Amino acid sequence: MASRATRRSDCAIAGTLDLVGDRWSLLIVRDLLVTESLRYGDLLASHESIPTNTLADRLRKLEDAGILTKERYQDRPPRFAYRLTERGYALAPTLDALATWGTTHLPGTRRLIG
Amino acid sequence: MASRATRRSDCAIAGTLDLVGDRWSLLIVRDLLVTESLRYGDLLASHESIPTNTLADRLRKLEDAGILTKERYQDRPPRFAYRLTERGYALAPTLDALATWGTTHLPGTRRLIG
DNA sequence: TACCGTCACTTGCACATTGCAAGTCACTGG
DNA sequence: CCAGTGACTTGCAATGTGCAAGTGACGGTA
Repeated sequence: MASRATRRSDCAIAGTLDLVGDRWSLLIVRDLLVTESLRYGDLLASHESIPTNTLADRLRKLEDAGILTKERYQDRPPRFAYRLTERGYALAPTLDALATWGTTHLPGTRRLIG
Repeated sequence: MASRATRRSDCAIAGTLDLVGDRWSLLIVRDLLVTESLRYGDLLASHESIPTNTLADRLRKLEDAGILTKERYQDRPPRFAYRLTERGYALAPTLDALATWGTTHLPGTRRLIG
């Protein structure tokens, strides 16, 4: 699981943001809340179009953080699916709060989860 | 207020993350939830030690986004205080959810708000 | 057997952002 | 006149991001 080596402070919010506080991580979590199990290509095709190297990097970090798991669901040819762990599902209230703020304060946005 | 020029998608979560989805913005909001009105130096002194140029940049962007306001509370010498707008206070549930996740899943972290 | 396509990434490289340190400028109090 | 405080700005090296192209395992078709 995560090396929690470099935490900025003992604040729970800061600690959480160290793991998911960037433009992409929570969108990956969002996609996996909507669709339980997704492959690399599915996540790439999500409509915000994350760069492929950034996606690979975020998946590694989220896996390290114990937020999602990568499972080989087929051997020949090797195929993988990503899904949230319990820790990952526990981020749902955060995503929900972000979605509520967005739909309330950003005209033209829609709630895709919940 | 904000130029909402470059939004990645119509997803409310993505839109919100475009405004506050980085390592520092929500910590500034956190500090202003805890202490209603803060000056530049107070925010700099917060224990995660944000770099001064990054702080200045984030304050500008959060002000542009209508999340906080800068008020000159004294003229000679000029002194400024930052405080959340209604939009800013509306982020409280998000911060609360992040704090809950952190205290639950990151040993050694504490809830500083709520 | 040769070739094409798919999946799941990796690599290269230009450009943008971050973090640290130092500098600036208005003003005040001694 | 001069040190000190508040609120930033500037310079610059290091790190991170985004786009495009490449790679390697495999399977399907001819």
